[in-house]
Amino acid sequence: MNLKKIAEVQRKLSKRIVEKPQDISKIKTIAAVDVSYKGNKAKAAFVLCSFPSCEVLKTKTIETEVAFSYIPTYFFLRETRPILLLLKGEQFDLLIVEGHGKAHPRGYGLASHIGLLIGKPTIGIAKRPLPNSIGECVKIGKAYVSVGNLIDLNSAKEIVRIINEGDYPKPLKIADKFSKGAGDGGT
DNA sequence: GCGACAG
DNA sequence: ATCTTGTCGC
Repeated sequence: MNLKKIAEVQRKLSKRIVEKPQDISKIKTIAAVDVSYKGNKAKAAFVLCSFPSCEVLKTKTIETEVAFSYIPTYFFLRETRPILLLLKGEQFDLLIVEGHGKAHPRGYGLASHIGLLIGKPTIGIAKRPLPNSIGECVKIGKAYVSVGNLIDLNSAKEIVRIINEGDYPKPLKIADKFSKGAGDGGT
């Protein structure tokens, strides 16, 4: 594959991202997704939480074959498929993705891509910033927050502050736990 | 070849 | 992300 071509696709799709304030009072549920790996298998975990109370309403996991290796700034190639399959049929008002959104060298990370595909407000959360990013990124606790789609940075910050548990968003912590061990979800 | 950057 | 001993820090 030609990474140059893919980079161009990212730049082009980034123009379709919509940044706008979100009415926090209308958000009733927030979902989070995270993926772990063992050998050639990817295990994706979905966690649904109430908002702003952040009580766990549902958890679920699926396993898929790994189709792409990890390449910095092309991370979306690796996790888009597992996440889309995982979200199939699920309902939620806003999604949090483990990985950058706009805080990316081409302004289009995994959270941006997922957000564009599902057409729902999406926030990107990462543990470390990416060099040469052209998009804004704000650190809240240990989480680097950026816009995914259909939300602006201020609204994203407001939401993350509410669901933060210690130094990281609670839904993501739980998704991380389930994607690794902790049975197979099914709450 | 060297350096290095989400997960 | 995952593999992995001992070590440092809150």
